[in-house]
Amino acid sequence: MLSKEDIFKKYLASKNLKFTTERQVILDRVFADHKHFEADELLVDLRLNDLKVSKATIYRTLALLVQSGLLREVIYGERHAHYEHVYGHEHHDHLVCNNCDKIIEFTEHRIEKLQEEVCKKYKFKAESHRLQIQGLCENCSKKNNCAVK
Amino acid sequence: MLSKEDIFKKYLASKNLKFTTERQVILDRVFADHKHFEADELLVDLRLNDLKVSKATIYRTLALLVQSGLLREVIYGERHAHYEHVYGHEHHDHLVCNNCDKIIEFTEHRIEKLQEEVCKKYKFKAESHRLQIQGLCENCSKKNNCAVK
DNA sequence: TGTTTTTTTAAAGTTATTTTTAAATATAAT
DNA sequence: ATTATATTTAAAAATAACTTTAAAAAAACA
Repeated sequence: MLSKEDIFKKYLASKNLKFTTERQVILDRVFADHKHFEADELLVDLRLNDLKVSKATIYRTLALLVQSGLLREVIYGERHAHYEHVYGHEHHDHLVCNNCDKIIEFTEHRIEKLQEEVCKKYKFKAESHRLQIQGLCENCSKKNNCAVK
Repeated sequence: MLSKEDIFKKYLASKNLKFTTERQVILDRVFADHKHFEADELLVDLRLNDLKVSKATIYRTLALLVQSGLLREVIYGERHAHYEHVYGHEHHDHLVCNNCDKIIEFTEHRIEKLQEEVCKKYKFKAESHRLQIQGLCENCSKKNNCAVK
């Protein structure tokens, strides 16, 4: 299997783009930790680690990482992009707590099977999907049993 | 069963708000057609029908309609709110065509059942969910077999 | 009717995210 | 080396989706 670097380099090459130091730095940092993140969080994270890459480059590189298939963009009802790893990570969906914003990932193959059935029924050719369940996580629903937030 | 108007009037009364002409106009227009829509589309639609309601009133009234339970907000990966009818409409999910933006609604109770299982497993108290499958609709996938868009 | 409260309007303001710009730098090709 | 192409940067600008404002209009109340 190709490494992240190889995939990214290959993608860049196919578009006649270069694998620059900045792109390397961003790639490394993005995959250093397995979490959902936002462009601005990445920026702060790079600053904290004394890695200087300008904001514009971060935005441009994230777009390239998405295009190369290494990242995907997920939106949680907010007005800015959230990213997560595609590389090295099984497809999953999300439970999102409305109270504490905690995100629980889950995988349920039977749901995916049923989605395939639905697509077949409508002759729809699925490329991606996104299932998000909003509600209260265990902790928050305990709290909210007694008193409103 | 209460009509849309009755539900809205009741909600407004409970908040000491008035059922004004503008609110009536917006309610009517929103339910005149069974489609997903965005605040801005509604604005254009009202203009085209020579119904003059200011932008601020549209935004405020949509918020009231959501609060009253007549509408819900759905987001399709864009950065702004999308609305759909709750009143008179069974819960459903969406197939969204990446090519022509067509939206197909579907209902699959077995998926909902499995979602309940998942929630139980994580002791998560679901309040709402949203499943969206992106891809190509029948028409567009035919077209795209031969040539790239 | 006169007074108070609520609502509407158009326009300006806000906010946060993302994109563009123009100059400086780096890389690749000839 | 010279030329062309691509990239980065910081700052400014753009974008988009609302929201606020202050004045005017409408409705409810006394």
